[in-house]
Amino acid sequence: MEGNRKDICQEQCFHPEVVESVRRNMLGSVPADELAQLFKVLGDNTRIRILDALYRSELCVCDLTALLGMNQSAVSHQLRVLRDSRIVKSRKHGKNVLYSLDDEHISGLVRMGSEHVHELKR
Amino acid sequence: MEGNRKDICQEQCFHPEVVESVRRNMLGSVPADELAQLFKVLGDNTRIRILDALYRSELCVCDLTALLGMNQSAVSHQLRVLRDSRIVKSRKHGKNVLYSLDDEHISGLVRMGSEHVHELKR
DNA sequence: TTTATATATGAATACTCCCTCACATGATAA
DNA sequence: TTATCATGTGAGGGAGTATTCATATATAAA
Repeated sequence: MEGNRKDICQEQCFHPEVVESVRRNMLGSVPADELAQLFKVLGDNTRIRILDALYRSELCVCDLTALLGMNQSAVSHQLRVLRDSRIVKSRKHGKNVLYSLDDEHISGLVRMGSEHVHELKR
Repeated sequence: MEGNRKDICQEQCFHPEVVESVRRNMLGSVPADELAQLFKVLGDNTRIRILDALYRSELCVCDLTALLGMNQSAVSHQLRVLRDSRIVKSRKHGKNVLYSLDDEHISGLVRMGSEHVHELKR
């Protein structure tokens, strides 16, 4: 039924030849998943604020908790998500754990995203 | 109780003076929300594949449905999300509706995100 | 050792959201 | 008009996830 529908589409759609051309070049399922996963991690208010803060300075969990004005446990949970995605890295310093951005692409993404958001305001 | 905790943090944390400096410069709550919202929209496998396809060519819903191999309704729902975020735009052409990317920042974001994902593979 | 501080984590709850189904809308053709 | 095709959309199920609470771990100080 669905295959049928696709066949119908390929015969009657507006750009059947373009569809084939795009199909040959588009992202595979795995790269698309990885990319979506990256953006999904960036797509949370708490994590964006963490990254914005870390963009300005290396900080410990306690600093971040104070800056965000939220539960320390919540901050730790989100730091774990960011660590697992290799977006931030950490190092121990006495009782503290200091976090920082792990990759220059991330600040680039945040910067470009900000430009886009700003653009929409015009 | 929470305010108490914050006060403790600001007195005993590793970098209390840095915290104040970061606090003065970090993103406000509203810009952080807008930025997170943008990344949230990009953080979905279906929407990423739609954007990747549209990056290569303007396409109608039927084309996208065939390319993604999924329900037309699902594609329309995601196109609505992308339209509402002004990431794609549409124009009617007879019975078809043709979609395309609305902003050059988006392809930049996808490109930079891909670089990051690729980097992690090394 | 005991105590206090900093961080991490498992469980539970509440919330969000993607997909499917069914149907509505809009446009073309007969 | 009626029939058909392309697209849009509301409702509902099910999966995923952000936060809170309670607690565990680890380090340092007493």
